[in-house]
Amino acid sequence: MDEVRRPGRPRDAARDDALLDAARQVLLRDGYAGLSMEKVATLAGVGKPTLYRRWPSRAALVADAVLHSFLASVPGSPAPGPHATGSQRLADWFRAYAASVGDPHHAAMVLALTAAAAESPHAAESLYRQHTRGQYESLVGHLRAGVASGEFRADADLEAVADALIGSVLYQLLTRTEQAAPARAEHLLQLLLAGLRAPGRPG
Amino acid sequence: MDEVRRPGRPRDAARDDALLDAARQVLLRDGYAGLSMEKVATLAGVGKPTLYRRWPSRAALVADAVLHSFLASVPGSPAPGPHATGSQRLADWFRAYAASVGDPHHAAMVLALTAAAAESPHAAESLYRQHTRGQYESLVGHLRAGVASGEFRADADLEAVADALIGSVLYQLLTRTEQAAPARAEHLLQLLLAGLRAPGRPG
DNA sequence: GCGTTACGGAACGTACCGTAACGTTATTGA
DNA sequence: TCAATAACGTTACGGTACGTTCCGTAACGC
Repeated sequence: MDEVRRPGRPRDAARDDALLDAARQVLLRDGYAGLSMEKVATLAGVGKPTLYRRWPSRAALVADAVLHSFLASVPGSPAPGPHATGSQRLADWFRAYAASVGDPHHAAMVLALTAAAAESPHAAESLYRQHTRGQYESLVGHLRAGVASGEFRADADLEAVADALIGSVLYQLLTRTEQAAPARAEHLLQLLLAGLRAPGRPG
Repeated sequence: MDEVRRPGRPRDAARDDALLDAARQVLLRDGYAGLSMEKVATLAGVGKPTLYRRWPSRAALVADAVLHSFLASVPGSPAPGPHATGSQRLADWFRAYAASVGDPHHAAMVLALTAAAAESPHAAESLYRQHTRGQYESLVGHLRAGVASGEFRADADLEAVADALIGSVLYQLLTRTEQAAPARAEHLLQLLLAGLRAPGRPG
């Protein structure tokens, strides 16, 4: 996994950062529709070929910009204690996730990634899924821990739960201008937990 | 509500249909990103000004194209019997919804609408919400019927349930190339029903 | 030095945008 | 019958962004 030393002048990492920052700035202000490659390059003070040398398309650029800002910050956010129960870990994760999307910066990033994935069905798999896999798997991990400890039913479809949690936040983001109400997220959480608990075990 | 007879040559309704059909055709083949106004006009055998006379933007055209094909077909699809319970009505509705999105034609329409809403935050409210309100309200209606009959808890946040059901389908659509597994939809349904039922009432 | 690659800048042809100007056609109303 | 009006198809327009290709220069390894 060593860095392969290529001949010639090495790429300037500062340019990567400048371009990614510019992309995020444009996304926050004008959304995915308002992001053009020229605008990003100009804002970053960088030539167009330099931009295209790094990312072959708008979707690829956006995906990286989102990945390096928002997504990396969520997975283990509240760092649940090692002795936390499955339901506690699940609740901590989901509350942190819902809250982070309440931040307009993060909301803009999620919307941009959604736009990139939705506008071209062929890219959906390679974009959206690949870049949200980290969150998804950490969520499923918390759920699995609950099953392993006997707190959750063994026959539960954990991915269905994960889809519902993440999907509901996404749907609220797409349909509501007001911020997604934390109360609603909490309610959904309790509802799913009630259905998840193993029979004969108290809440 | 009479049709106001304006002077001059009336618009040809056949052109509307041709344009909407062409738009759907392009969306299915190339997605939202591949839809240009020129392509739609050419495919419909219609001049560009004729297209712009009817829809001022790509998003508006797509919204109408989607609305007149897919959305109108869902709301009362299986036509639940008048004596059906809330959970039966809910299950019927959701199964029909999940199945309809399994159809590539419908999936393409939902993705297109999602792309239009996500790419420009300012348009999200007027686009996505307005055009999916019918489905959303009919779903919440089924839930309310369950509450009214005492089958569901009175303190349930029905919109949270609706967001989770619709959102999970949307999220699967965005992340999975394979068709959303009906089994997963069924599992989520049962999970939510378990949490919804009023205490002291058997499933 | 020499080969290779990165960089900013400029220019390229293409595609699509949204609008305007035609002449033609269809409908209303005097 | 005949003007007025508006929807049509066609063509053309200026503008923007696309993605690529050069240029000359800069930074590295050999």
